[in-house]
Amino acid sequence: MHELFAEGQAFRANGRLWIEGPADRFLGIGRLELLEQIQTTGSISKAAKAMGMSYKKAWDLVSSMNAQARQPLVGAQVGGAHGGGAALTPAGTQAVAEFRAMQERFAQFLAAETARLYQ
Amino acid sequence: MHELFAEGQAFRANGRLWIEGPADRFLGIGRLELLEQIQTTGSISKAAKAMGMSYKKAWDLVSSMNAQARQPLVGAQVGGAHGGGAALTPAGTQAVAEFRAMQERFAQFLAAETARLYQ
DNA sequence: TACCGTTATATTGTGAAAAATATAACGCCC
DNA sequence: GGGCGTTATATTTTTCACAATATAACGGTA
Repeated sequence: MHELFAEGQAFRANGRLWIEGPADRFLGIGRLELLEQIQTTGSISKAAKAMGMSYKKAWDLVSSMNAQARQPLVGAQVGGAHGGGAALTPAGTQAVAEFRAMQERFAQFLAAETARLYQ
Repeated sequence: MHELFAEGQAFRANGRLWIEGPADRFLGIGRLELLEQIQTTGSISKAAKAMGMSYKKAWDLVSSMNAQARQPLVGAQVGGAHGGGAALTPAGTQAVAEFRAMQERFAQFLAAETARLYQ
């Protein structure tokens, strides 16, 4: 296929991968990174800030994930020591691990397809 | 991972796959379907109508693809018998075949990942 | 020659998604 | 008790991609 490309250009296969339920997206790369930031920072608002995302957007994403999962992925506390906070539940930790692995398999797929472009 | 989902729901892996160059997207599923419609209908405007897309959008996509490829993927004629028309070049036909195959490999990947969700 | 359907291109209108803003409630800590 | 930072939620504003519209040129054909 490389004979189709303009010469000397760096073309590559790229894409997006997600898990969707009957009504809505369940997990994608953005939601995954948000979960990881919540894991790191202990708060939805700090996670949102770290991702350059509005708090409302982050909260809506968390709400969507929690609503679709059998057990919530994120637990939150209002008020208290430093105003409250959020953390991953065991289900959330498991979801992060398994979906991160899925993303890595996808990265392998994309690398193989990119290599095939130049065969 | 299925133990994370709300019971009895139909979750599945889904995604999008494309080929990108240094500046812009080169081929995606929408561009592929547009090329196939041009192949079928012999015109950019008919292809756009068949896809529920504005002519300008379709023309911009064709222009982007032609600009990035070593040889144009679509050839167009202005004026003449029925006002003109468009057709795939040999390079365009090859691009459709190869990228369609790439999409099918991606569909296989998605099916395998969906199956894995319920392992 | 006038007409037609198309390519080619610019400009304007529009609607949906996202950000920004606002407000309330909560519970620890000084 | 008052302040603080957070969650939770609604409303307003902004942005941006896309559609819609407009216009010109082209070259067969009747």
